[in-house]
Amino acid sequence: MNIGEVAIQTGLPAKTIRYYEDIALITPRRADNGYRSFDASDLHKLTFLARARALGFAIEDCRLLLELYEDESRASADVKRVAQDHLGKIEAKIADLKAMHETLAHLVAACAGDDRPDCPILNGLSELPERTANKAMNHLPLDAPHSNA
Amino acid sequence: MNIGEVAIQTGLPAKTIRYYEDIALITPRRADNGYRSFDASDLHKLTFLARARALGFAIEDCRLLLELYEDESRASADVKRVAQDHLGKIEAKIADLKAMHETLAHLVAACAGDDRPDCPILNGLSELPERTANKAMNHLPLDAPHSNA
DNA sequence: CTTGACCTTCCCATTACTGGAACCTTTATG
DNA sequence: CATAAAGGTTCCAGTAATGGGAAGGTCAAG
Repeated sequence: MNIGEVAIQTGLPAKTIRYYEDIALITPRRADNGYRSFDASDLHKLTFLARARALGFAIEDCRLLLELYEDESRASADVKRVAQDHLGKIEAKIADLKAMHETLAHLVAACAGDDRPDCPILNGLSELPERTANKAMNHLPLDAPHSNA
Repeated sequence: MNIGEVAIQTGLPAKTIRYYEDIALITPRRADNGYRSFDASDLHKLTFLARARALGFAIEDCRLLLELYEDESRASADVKRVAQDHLGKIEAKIADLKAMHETLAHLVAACAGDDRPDCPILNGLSELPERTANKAMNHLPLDAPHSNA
């Protein structure tokens, strides 16, 4: 099976599939013409990866999950721990986003949105906040870049 | 005022402040020794930027907001539109994350998490989902990279 | 034979920084 | 006064996970 067909089957862009081979998540064999030739196992792995990515797992988590998936003697506890960790991160992000949303929604609601320059949003961004929730005002820029290592 | 003190005042890392100068968000003057010398206006702008970033605005949105902030003849409608756009993106991300969370939480709950290999999480990632919510299973990898352009 | 649809590799761009090297300036101390 | 520590400077590279596009090989059809 060529990469185009695999892309269709898995929903992953061909570019992404090549990248996954690059970082050794999959190792499809090569046909004589140099084309990648994907078998059922490759397809399963890619499907697995696509699902794990869709659930927001980082690539390295996916790698780990894939290893566990292939390891018949795994302990489900290991899988569960990875998943629970990730669940925790998702919850943290949701909390951050909700805090941002609340603060911003207040500002937006207070803004007339007309042709006059007076703007509570800009005021809120320049003045020190008064009664708006801003626990998320520490810099956690939407996706907590390196804070979780 | 030197960069270190500004870093303390604004809560922004010195590296970030230099970066903001690099991309022309601020243009502090230079002292004779080559050090950046920040005045009150620079400090205000950086504080503004820090707050806008904390609310999740992208750098280019921050640039725009900063321009509006400095423009005495702005229309608050312009500001409001930017903020509302962003609010929409935040809502979309929250929705994605919630969908992920729901799916993953179900799987985690079903996993024994012991030393046996049997694992509903891995099963859920490999088999085609049955009754789990997966509207977010299209690939929106947590932060919707290029989908909003 | 050529067109077009595939496939290949390779390199650059993205976002918003962070880390580190190599080097200069200022300040504090023995 | 010498020196070391604590600041500052620039520049280069790396991050996560792709996406875009160039330059070129391969294959099936007309």
